[in-house]
Amino acid sequence: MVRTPVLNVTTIRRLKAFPWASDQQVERLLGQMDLHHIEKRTVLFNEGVPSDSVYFLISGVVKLSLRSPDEERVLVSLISPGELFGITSLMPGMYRAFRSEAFSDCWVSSVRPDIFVTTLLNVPFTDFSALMEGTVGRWFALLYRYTHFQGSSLRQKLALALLELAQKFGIQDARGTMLILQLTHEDLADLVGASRQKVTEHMQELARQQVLLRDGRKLIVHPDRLREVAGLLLDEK
Amino acid sequence: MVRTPVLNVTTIRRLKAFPWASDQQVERLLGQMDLHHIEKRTVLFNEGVPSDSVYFLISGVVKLSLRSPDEERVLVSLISPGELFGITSLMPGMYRAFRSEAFSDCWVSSVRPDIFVTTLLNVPFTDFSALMEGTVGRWFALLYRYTHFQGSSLRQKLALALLELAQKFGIQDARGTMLILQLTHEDLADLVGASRQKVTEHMQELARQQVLLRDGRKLIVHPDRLREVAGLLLDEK
DNA sequence: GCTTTATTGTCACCCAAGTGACAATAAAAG
DNA sequence: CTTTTATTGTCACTTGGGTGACAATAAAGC
Repeated sequence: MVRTPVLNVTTIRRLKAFPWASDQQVERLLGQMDLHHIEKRTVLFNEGVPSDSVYFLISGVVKLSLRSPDEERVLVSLISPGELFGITSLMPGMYRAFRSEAFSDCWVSSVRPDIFVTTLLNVPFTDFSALMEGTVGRWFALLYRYTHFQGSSLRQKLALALLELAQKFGIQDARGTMLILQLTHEDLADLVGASRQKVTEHMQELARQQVLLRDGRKLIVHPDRLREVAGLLLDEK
Repeated sequence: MVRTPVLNVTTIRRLKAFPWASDQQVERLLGQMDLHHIEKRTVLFNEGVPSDSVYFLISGVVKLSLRSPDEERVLVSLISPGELFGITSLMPGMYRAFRSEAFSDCWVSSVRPDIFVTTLLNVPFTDFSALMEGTVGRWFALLYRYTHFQGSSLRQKLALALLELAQKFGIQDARGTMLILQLTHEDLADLVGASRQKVTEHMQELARQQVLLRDGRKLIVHPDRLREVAGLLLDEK
């Protein structure tokens, strides 16, 4: 038998959530949130699906994870009571980056992101959302790369790093995507956390396999093949 | 001789920055931004200093980095023209997490975060800032851990992961900070991206060195010693 | 052009961590 | 209390990537 917890302003305050919000705002928010009990190992959402709600953990522990190239699971984070999660939904058109599942039996509450934002901040959701994307979106891309580094070989890390660079600094070229950047192997090594020598070796290997080529000191990469090397075949992004 | 670039609405639009903002808002923002030319290798800000402005990159490339336990530099990210950076300043009382320096000669513009927010979003900065902290703050903690994993040994990664867990799930105990969580070595291994066996070995080593101890299946850690093991001696957080 | 300095290429050697295999415990289930 | 299952402990063996050392190029400075 599970006893449904009370979800009122006192609970929120005890969990030290939204400390800045007024009682009134919290009250209003609570009126829009619903409550779910989820049993250990239940998946709340999977990576790749559209982000359409923000979650608030009341009790228990939620696990965020990711599958690595070799089908292993990377444990990204454990969420504690009082935390919000699933906040990709605060940015426009984003998909879930991680799978979330109950690490223990949990009580979870969810809201639509627009209601969440407009209740706590008196501003249109689209404006807020756009600003979030323009500011924190970059952090998110970083987090994406770093979490994917976990359990990847140097070759895969290089591919991931080059993909990110191609998105930021790439211009289309007859032979592929040219990076308008003067990058040394040492820079790449610092970026992926490897030694300069091994980066040299792997870059040559990648060039030999037509994944990229060098034009003087400029790199021309082939994003599709990089994605393949990075093990992201069916992933978005 | 460097020619000062024009910084007007057209420039902003060309750089595809703030696409959601109206011409009027952009105009108003530009009036509050100042322009700096910074030469290659100049440090804009260092990690650990208070965050008091948001930066906008007009031309050139900016590098974000971090020093790893062994005094090496981790290259966290390269910023391209049109990007905002230094956005820790959008959250209350935060310090810079990374050093930013010019990777090539750059033109950079900066604003006070409150002006930035109130101009683009008609909302008090403190409200916005608090909401940011409550939502994206967690991502930031994650990014912090992952960037610090770079160039760390398994021992150091374990220490970092346990520190984060202690902050989230720790309660004070006569013998240290007890984690109210049933964590197996396998979970820890998934968290730091290592094999279960090596985690077992290192956990025993850490227990032998009094950095932590086990009470049944609950862990009691010593955050100060963990910080030391992680190589964060003088860092905040 | 030549000289100096930075970058890339190559190799032999070493080590931290991965892997498989299995024993020793400790929890759960009955 | 006994059996089953999960977790921890230990070890030999392999391997990916770090390290140092130096040659070969390529840029940059003069």
